[in-house]
Amino acid sequence: MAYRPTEKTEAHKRARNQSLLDAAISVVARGGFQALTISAVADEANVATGTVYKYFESKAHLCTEVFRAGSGREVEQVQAAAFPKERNQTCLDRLNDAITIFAQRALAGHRLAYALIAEPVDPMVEAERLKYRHAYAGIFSSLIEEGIEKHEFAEQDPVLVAAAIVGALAETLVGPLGIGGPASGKFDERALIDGITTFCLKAVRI
Amino acid sequence: MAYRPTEKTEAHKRARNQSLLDAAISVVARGGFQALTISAVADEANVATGTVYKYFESKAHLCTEVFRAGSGREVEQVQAAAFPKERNQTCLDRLNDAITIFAQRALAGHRLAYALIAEPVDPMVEAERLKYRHAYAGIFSSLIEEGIEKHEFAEQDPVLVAAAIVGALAETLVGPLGIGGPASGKFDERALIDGITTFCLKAVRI
DNA sequence: CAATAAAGTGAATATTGATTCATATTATTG
DNA sequence: CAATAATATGAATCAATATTCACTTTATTG
Repeated sequence: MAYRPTEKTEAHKRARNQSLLDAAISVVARGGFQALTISAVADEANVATGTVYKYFESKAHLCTEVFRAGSGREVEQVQAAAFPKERNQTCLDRLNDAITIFAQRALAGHRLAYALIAEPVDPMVEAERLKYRHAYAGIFSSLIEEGIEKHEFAEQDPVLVAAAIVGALAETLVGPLGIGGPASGKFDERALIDGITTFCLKAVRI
Repeated sequence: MAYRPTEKTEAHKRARNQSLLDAAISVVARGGFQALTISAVADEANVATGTVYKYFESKAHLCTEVFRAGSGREVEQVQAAAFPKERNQTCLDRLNDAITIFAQRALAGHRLAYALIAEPVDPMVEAERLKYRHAYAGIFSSLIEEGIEKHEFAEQDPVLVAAAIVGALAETLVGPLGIGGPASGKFDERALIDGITTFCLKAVRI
């Protein structure tokens, strides 16, 4: 007999898988999902197009992975801000922090944030985006629920209000006002974030 | 000499142009922009594909027209609610009315509203959607400005807040909660609209 | 009717990008 | 090295639509 995968080849495989994912994220960060073609990814990673298919079953699967990898960490950060280890802050403060973190990271991520939050993509990828937005809405929803129980927030439907907050954030950050939009530059980052948090906090408060 | 276009042929041309546009809107209303192909439009209007090109330079141009025709009336209605003939209502009431109209029409329009407000489309069409959202934001912005002057609303940036309202509306109406989303059915129309208006009005009030 | 111009047709072509697959290369082991 | 299996290649193929164009039909006028 003659061949068996070793730790070395497995490591190489993992490395290549990661390098393809990195390449794909780079492509999206540079040109959005519009630019995410198999051959662009292959070029970026210096492999042949066929190789991409050894690691990802189809373009759809690749897109899904890009979304997960790109957004996973984002969601984590917001979660951490909304539900910190020490619970000595009010829900209002925590909501403020969570929104601020979301906004700061979105503004810093530029093209990638736009691609993840708002860029038009085909329906296959859009399903993934909905999950992403839903993850955010879930965080806000839990926090609002807690705030209502503690009588910090007005009686209201947490799910609905959480969705409204995500929408307000997405539109102000990546729409006409935010990244690359026609009215971009009207606000500096600080003013933009202040405006958004004020808007959302007023809406949930008693 | 022998041929010259007459009023009759001109009328026919206008009629066919309209019928193609209607056909295109029907296609979008039924299956979204995803379904908007030249041959689908041709079939719907009972003409050959080539004919479509006698009336619309390219698919991009057709999409643009569909957007304009589909959304023009919508924007008008919201404008009318925000700035009614008689000015005996408060700005708060008018904002309430404008948001309600927006929401009611979006919920009634189902697939078409989703297509216009949120469905992923290619970037060429997306530019048109931004104009559409921008038109709404403009209406809200003017109204908020007036409300601030009259000391009905808190001091705030009308442009930013208007964008936030459009985002909150879009997300709650066509996102997970609204038309076709995973949590759709959780709210009845009345509760959904009440929730959204409450959210937005609280956010702008003093 | 004959001449002319516009409108309509739809099969053929072009384009774009995903996907496949026969072949070549590389790694592993005895 | 020889045998074997995994991995990589990239040109060829496929698929889905947009777009073109040579030809047909219809309308108008003298």
